[in-house]
Amino acid sequence: MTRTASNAATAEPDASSAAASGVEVGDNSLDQLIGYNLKRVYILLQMDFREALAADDLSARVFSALSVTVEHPGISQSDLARQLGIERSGLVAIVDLLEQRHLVQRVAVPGDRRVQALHPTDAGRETYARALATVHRHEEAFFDMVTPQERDQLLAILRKIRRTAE
Amino acid sequence: MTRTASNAATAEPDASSAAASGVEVGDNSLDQLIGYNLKRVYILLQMDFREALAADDLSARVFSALSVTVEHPGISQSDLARQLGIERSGLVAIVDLLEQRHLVQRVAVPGDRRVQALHPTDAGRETYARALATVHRHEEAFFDMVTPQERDQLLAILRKIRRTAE
DNA sequence: CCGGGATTGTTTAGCTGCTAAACTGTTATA
DNA sequence: TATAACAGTTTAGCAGCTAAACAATCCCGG
Repeated sequence: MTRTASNAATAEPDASSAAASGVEVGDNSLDQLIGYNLKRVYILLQMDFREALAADDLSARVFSALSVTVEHPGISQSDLARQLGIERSGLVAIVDLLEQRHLVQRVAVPGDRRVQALHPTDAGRETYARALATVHRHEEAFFDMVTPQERDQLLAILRKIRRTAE
Repeated sequence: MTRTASNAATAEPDASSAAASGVEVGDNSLDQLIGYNLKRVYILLQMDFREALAADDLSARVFSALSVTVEHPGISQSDLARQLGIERSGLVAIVDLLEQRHLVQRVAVPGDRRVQALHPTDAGRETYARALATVHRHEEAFFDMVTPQERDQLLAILRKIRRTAE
């Protein structure tokens, strides 16, 4: 600050170039970038998702951990972390939460005293079933401006990218 | 804790259900969810993006702010925040950074002493041009497993979602 | 012309969701 | 049996946001 603009950087900044009026949205290079649009859509989706799963008091991360645990009972935390693409250290808090809420149990494995196998409880399975239904309804609603074909295309493309880049 | 699993929740957790072996990846309900795949792809993209723009020492957020400023010289911080979909308070640090690096200037506006119009410097325009080229090359490389048609489809779908949901 | 309300930029505190590094206990292997 | 590898955990820290409060300034109705 202090320096109140004059010969500072060439092209005289006269504060009259584009501002003042409305600044219409949607005419940026950003809007031509897949990455930027992906980010914006992801943010929208997360907000919606949070709201949708608020009833079951589940965040996206906790939901995904519960999902894999229910569908792979007995999975180790290391394998779960690998599957979710996060660090083992980051998973601890998530499993702590699931265990506190009696949705998942850490069970000692006879053969190997290092690993804690994760098993869903009945409540865990029920909560998951309910939450999954909610999520499906949520996706239906969120993507309702997109045709079923486009939804299929979107999913297929995203999966293709993951398969290659992951 | 303390309660070491026994009759805790019904179905006896015997730690032999699915673990132990390999736990193949890709057979979860999660992988059928657009939202989850979107998240994973977004994370991959962000990692790649960070690396690509490390040369110019720009994060995604700073790059996007610079982009809009260059393409809308004289824009106010409030309008910029609106355009980027973030809070004004969150933008302050970004603009601070851009100004410290002499890529953007805050310029007092004669008519309204509240607003600080943002103007790119020559260095800002140059850096942006270089970074934008880098980003384009990055997107080419990142999405090279996806056909040009699929890329167009992806972009179109994402933009459609934003147009409606935003 | 003046007083209430809106707006701009800003600071501060706090949240979420991660990682990286270090550590313990345990198992596998050379 | 020493050494490496692995599982889970704790701690510290970062990025990238939001929400709330605030001062300065502008706008507008009466």
